Amino acid sequence: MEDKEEKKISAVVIRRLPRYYRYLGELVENDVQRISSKELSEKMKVTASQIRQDLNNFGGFGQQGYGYNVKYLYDKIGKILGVNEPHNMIVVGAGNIGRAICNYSDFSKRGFVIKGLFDNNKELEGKEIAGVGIYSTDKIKDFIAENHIEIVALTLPKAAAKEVASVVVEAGIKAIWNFAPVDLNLPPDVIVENVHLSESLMRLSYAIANNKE
Amino acid sequence: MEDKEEKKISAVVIRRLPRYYRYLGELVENDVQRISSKELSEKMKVTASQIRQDLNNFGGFGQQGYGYNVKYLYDKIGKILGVNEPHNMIVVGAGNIGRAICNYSDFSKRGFVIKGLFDNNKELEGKEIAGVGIYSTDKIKDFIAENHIEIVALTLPKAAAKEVASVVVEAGIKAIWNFAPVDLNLPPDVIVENVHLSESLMRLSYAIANNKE
DNA sequence: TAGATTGTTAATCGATTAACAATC
DNA sequence: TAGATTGTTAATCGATTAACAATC
Repeated sequence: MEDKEEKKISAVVIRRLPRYYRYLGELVENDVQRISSKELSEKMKVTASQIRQDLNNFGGFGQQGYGYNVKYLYDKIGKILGVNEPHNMIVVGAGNIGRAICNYSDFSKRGFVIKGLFDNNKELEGKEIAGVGIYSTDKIKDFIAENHIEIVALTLPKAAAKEVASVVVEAGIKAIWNFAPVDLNLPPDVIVENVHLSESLMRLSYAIANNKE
Repeated sequence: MEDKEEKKISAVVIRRLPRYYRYLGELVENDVQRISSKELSEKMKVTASQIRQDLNNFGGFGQQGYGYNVKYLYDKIGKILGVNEPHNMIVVGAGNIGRAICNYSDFSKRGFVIKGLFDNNKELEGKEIAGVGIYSTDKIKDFIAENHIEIVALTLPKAAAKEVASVVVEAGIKAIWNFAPVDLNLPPDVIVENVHLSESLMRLSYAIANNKE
């Protein structure tokens, strides 16, 4: 239907978008009306050039001589990020991380609504965590269809994560939030956002080991 | 004492190191003796050139005509990453994520030992989670000194995270694992590894919103 | 030795920064 | 209008890929 987008926006730009959104959100909270790329660049410790280049990937949101209207820009970036409308998600794996995600209320504030938690442990079935019902893993496919699920968080051991990934992709899921320490090799139209905590920790230990200069 | 390192290794290379380590670990488990950059590149879906370039930042680990000895390379990268020796850490903030980290045993397997969990809630003091003792936040400084803590994980709301960050930096901490949705502006010799789950989720919702091609 | 594959230099590609004309 | 700041083009910088001589 739409065909406006011409050139693909690079992944590094997209990675920076949520950070802009966070800073702009704070400015909105503080009732700041306008900001220039220069001011924002100082706050965020990036160059003003980069901010202007990044934003101009999506259109001219500013005004010469004035800068950017904070609320307007905030809403625009929110729309680009898709946080202007709610997204239903499920969590698969009721271990520590899975339960932590269900308990973490900040996501739902941003419109990410957890509709169910799935686990193979039959004992958990029928219970709930932070108001999220727990279901058996074999019900995933139907549940996805019936509840308009868009995002699946995988908080399972790696072998199980791979299996569940292919099941939910068959069910039409295009967005996977993967906490398992494994690369899910899925079709290119399925987007995987990895949260590899062990790798994150290793970068810290690298830094400790090499900070002796 | 040491002065061997000449040119600084770029951050993008370091980000890739834990992933190499993970793949090599799996090869070790499967008793694979040797691997060429070409074979590894096919597994990891990167170019062989990149692998060779990356590794050569740290020295020649391979052998012409043969490739790389898997176990040797695995150990070398482990050493570079600093996972050859244990690192003591504490977690500050006994909320969902803090508790999940304490419960997650994989870290200790890799030598990251959680020595304590800190929280302002006096009710929790003296209790423990997964064998990790809970202490009052005012004891942090002494605890760091007495227990040779190297890494501090911050799993607190953003204002508290900022406060605790400056306290632990005063106590000499050089590595912070930050889960709070805020940029901790700390001296350049302090390394911060951010885990911003909300930003990660927003990249997924971006992908959903822009996957209609 | 011949074949294979590294280590490394050179070429390409993409991302960042600088500069400035357009314009509010 | 004059001053400010964007949007955008051009210059620079760094990262990736290609190519190949060195060598096991």
